[in-house]
This record gives sequence, C-alpha cells and structure tokens, in this order.
Amino acid sequence: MHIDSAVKDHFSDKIIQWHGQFGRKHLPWQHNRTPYRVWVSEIMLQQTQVATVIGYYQRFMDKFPNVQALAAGDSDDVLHLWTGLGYYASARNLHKAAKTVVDKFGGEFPTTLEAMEALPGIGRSTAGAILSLALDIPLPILDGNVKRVMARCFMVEGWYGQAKVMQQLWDIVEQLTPTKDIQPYNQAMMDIGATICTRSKPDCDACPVSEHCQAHNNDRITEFPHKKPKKVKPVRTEYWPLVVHQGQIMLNQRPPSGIWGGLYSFNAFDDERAVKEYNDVKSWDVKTWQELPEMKHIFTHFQLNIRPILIVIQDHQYLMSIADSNQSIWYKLDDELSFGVPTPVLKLIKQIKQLKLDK
DNA sequence: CACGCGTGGCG
DNA sequence: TCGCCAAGCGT
Repeated sequence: MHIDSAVKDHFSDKIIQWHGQFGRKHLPWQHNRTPYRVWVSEIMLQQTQVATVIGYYQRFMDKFPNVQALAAGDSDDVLHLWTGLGYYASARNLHKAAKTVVDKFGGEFPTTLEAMEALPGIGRSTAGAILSLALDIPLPILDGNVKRVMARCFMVEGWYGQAKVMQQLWDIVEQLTPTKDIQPYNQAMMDIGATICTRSKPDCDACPVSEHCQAHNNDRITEFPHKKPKKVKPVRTEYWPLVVHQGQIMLNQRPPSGIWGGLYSFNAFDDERAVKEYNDVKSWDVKTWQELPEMKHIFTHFQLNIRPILIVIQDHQYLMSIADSNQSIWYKLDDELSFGVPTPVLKLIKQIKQLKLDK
C-alpha cells in the first residue's frame, strides 16, 4: 500500500498539532528524557497500564537513577522493585541489558535499531520508542495503541497474530512517520490510541485524523481491529444414567488413561434413546425416570454437556451380576468416598444424597 | 504461529 | 462475578 505524500504530511501535521493541545506531557518518564529513563518506562509499560506503572517507575528511578547504577545493582534488589508488576523475565532482561550497555558500550545506549534490538527484552517497537522519544531519531513504533489506530485508519483485514498483518502495519507506520517532530508525533500516536481510539466506544469526534480514517468514513469502526477468532471448543453432549437402588448408586471405573483415567463415573451415552435401550437390556423395574438439569463441564479442549437421568429401580435380581461385570460398583450413598470421582460426578452424588431417595 | 509470562482494572 | 484486556517479547 502506498500512502500519498500530501496525505502523509497532513496526517502528521494533525497529529503533532493535537499533541500540542491534548497530549500527555507530564508523565514521570517524560521529564528529563534519556534513553535509560525511556527504556525503563517502556519495559514497565509492556502489557501494563500507565496508572499501575507510575509508582513502580518512581521507586525504580530512586534506587537506580542511571544505567550504571542498574548494572551495578543486585539482582535481588531489581526483582524486589519489580514485585507486583509481573513479567519478571522483563526485569531480568532489563538488568542483563544494563550490564551489556555498561560493559560493551561504555554506558552509552546504542543509537541504531539493530544494536538496540540486540539487547535482551527490546524488540522493534521498544527500540523505536527509545530512539525516537529520547533521541528524536525518526523511527516508527507499533505498540497496541498504534496498531489499533492504524488498523482502523487503513481498515487492515486480519488480526495481529498474522505475519502479513504485522508486515502491513509496519509498512504503514514506516510511511507515515515524519522526519521531524518524531517525539511529539509518536507520543501523540500512543496517546490517541490510549484515550480516543479506544478498543470500545472510540471518540471519533475528538480524533484529529478521523477524516483519514477509512473505518470511520465507512461507519465500520467497530469491525476494526479484527479479533483473532477464538477457537471454538467442540461441544459434546452425554447422557448419564444415575442408577439408584436402595441407597446405592452404580458407578463404573473408567479406563486407566484418557479423560478421568481410573476415576469412577457414570455410564455415558450419546442420546437418551441409547439410555432407554440400555435399560431395556437390563430389564430393570424402573420406579423413577427423571431428567435432571444439564451440567456444563469445561475441559481445556472441549466442553462437555452432561444430561443426567435419575433412574431409581427396585428390581435387584440383576444388581449383583451387574456389579460383578464391567468394573461396576454399587456405592452406598452413606459411605465416605474411598475412590476418585470427577467433579461433576461428585456434584451429582451430592445432589442425590439431598434427595434422600428410597431409604 | 502459538504460547507463556503476572497483575490489576473494568464492563 | 468473571472473562477480557493492557505501551511486547522470547521461545
């Protein structure tokens, strides 16, 4: 995609002008902007909101005011200052990179994208942020905010996990990046994403570049950015006969491997008709046949809908023979459990106990 | 390309 | 109440 140079100029003019009026200029890391200070803020802000970061940032800077102090610092102190912030590998990378900057670069941060990206924990966007915000080097950034703004302005199809989408977004921000005033420009891009072009209910009336926004102009704002399709968990429905006789309930041990391996559970059938056929084969004298409310049980990889059917029987001619075959047991509801059962089975057993059946 | 990484805020 | 998500990166 090629962006017309007049459009580009107008776009960046609008963005920079907006920054003068509405941009955030008094966050702690926006004063005394050095690569070190911007770097620490960028790492802390990865996947963490501004309001959360501020306190951590100030404590960190009090303890480690420059890269030499951090490099010389104790790793326990670094991690302690990170406690509660999460992503502790980021703190370890930060410490490691500080040592590299001091040992290999004499305490001066590199000024090229490539060298910056070679430091642990610094990817392309963070490298661009440090170099542009601290040193006014005209490089684009592409964090979550900028991605959202770009996806809407240019109606980028697809979701961020796709390589072609990221390529397209980088291509767009490269073309739009102005050669001067990069600091306010990049700062404003993030601010607009964070405060105007929000995930839900974007305030397009307040946006300085809404006239360039294809999604807005086509009234399709809510469609962008496209969400990654959630993997739909397969749904399986099973009918479970809960066969009760004289205060006992029939359970079967499951195969040793697979779901609920070795645990005791109820028989499972694909439909209610199969349960009836099963019952016919057994020739039980059925006293009660009652469908209980469906239960949903979520596994990692699928959802199981359980349709329990309470079957109270009074014939006991067959009971012992059933129990003798197929790993079946008759569990006395008054006894303590002495074997493993899956959670939905435990819930059903508790339900049945409360019914106080045919004692 | 998918996943793990941590926590707090929000609708 | 709880699933979703927020200034990404490394594997």
